[in-house]
Amino acid sequence: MAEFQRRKGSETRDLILSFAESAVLEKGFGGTSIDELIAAVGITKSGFFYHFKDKNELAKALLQQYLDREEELFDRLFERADDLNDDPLHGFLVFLKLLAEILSDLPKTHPGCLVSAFCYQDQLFSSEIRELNAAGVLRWRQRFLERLELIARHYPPKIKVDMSDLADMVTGIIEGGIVISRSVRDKDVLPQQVLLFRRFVRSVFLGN
Amino acid sequence: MAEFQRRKGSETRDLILSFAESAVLEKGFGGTSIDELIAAVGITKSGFFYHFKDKNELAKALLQQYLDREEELFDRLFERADDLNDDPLHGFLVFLKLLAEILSDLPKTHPGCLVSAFCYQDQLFSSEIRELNAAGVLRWRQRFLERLELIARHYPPKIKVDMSDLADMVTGIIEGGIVISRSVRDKDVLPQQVLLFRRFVRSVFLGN
DNA sequence: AGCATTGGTGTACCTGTGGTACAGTAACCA
DNA sequence: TGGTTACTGTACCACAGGTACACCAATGCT
Repeated sequence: MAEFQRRKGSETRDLILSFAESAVLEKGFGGTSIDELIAAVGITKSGFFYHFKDKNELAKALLQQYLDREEELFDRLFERADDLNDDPLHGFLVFLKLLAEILSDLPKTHPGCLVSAFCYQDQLFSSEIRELNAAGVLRWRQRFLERLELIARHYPPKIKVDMSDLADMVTGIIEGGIVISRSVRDKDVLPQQVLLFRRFVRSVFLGN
Repeated sequence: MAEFQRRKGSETRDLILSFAESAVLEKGFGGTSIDELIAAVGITKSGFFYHFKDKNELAKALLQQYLDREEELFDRLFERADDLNDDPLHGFLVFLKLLAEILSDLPKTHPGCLVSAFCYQDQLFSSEIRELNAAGVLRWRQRFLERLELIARHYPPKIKVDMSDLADMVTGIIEGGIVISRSVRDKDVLPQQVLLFRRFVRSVFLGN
């Protein structure tokens, strides 16, 4: 007996993470039970605790994976955008357009952002996770700020804005757009917000 | 024995709602236990279920109260703003400034928005609550859209933008700003984002 | 061929949480 | 005096998060 599937281990772990991510984005972390995850993956509770020592470890792995994937996505998009155009401003504008296209091509409304989800349940987690979350947002700020400062050196802003705030606005517009899209169940709001932000960037640096 | 405090009933209910709101914004709905609420309020479990037939009823009351309070706040701010200035554009700009000031004067980072919090745990709730949530966001869209269309009739936009998207951007910038502020523990990000959006509105209608 | 490592299972047990059911009761209001 | 309001108290249930082990089977290394 006991003919359980033998998997590569990391495969099982990834399966848990994958089910957990969508469950957490739909029901919150506190509303997601370990029992439902092991039922979905097809392992026992002991199996779960073999991979994660407790629920907090699951949360950490979830967030870390999410941040890594986002970092990769932004890398890829910036690369593609700058490939098409080596002017920093137009590269950024292409980046925003590519981002809007990807969001628009999604089959359903955006599944949600773990950073937002976690910041609305942060007292459930260890301070380590809260710091990881903050570091993720600061990383985005840094990334966009660097690009904006580069742009500003070539295109003196027509409108006086703080570049740090404008960098945060990229993150904010996405987080806010996701919330609206999810809430009203209209997947197009998010890409529209990105494109509207793009108009703002144009008007800041080009004045139209 | 049994000398329990006799309260007005609605007072106890309000107390539960008040504790519940901050708990839900910190730990999520699924992470907030009825037990901790009754301990904070000083009643028994039976007492809780006297006021709310189940946890879902608590969520509904929480969200309804939140939406009502926000509606009132926006009413008040628009009234104050238009009192100072009866031009629709400048009234709106004053509104945004007043909003930024209020957010800036908050002693700590913004406690969070229940609409955002709920949309990241919406599978925990009945469809009635999800609809209430969507209606809240649509209400904001309508309110800001009406104002923007009024402005557009007096100030032909210098930048071609969809007014409906711009209306959603008010909501989005606030939701996004709250997430960033909470995440990086910097209460100033939110008011800065509101002011940056204000710059955008100016540039749309005044071109500077 | 032997042995450790990896990736689990199974059993038992404990606490806390959401929820149901229902009887009782003290205070207030007409 | 009697009904309504606002609870308390008791008992019970299933599920959730853990903890603590002992056990086992397939894989990989030597």
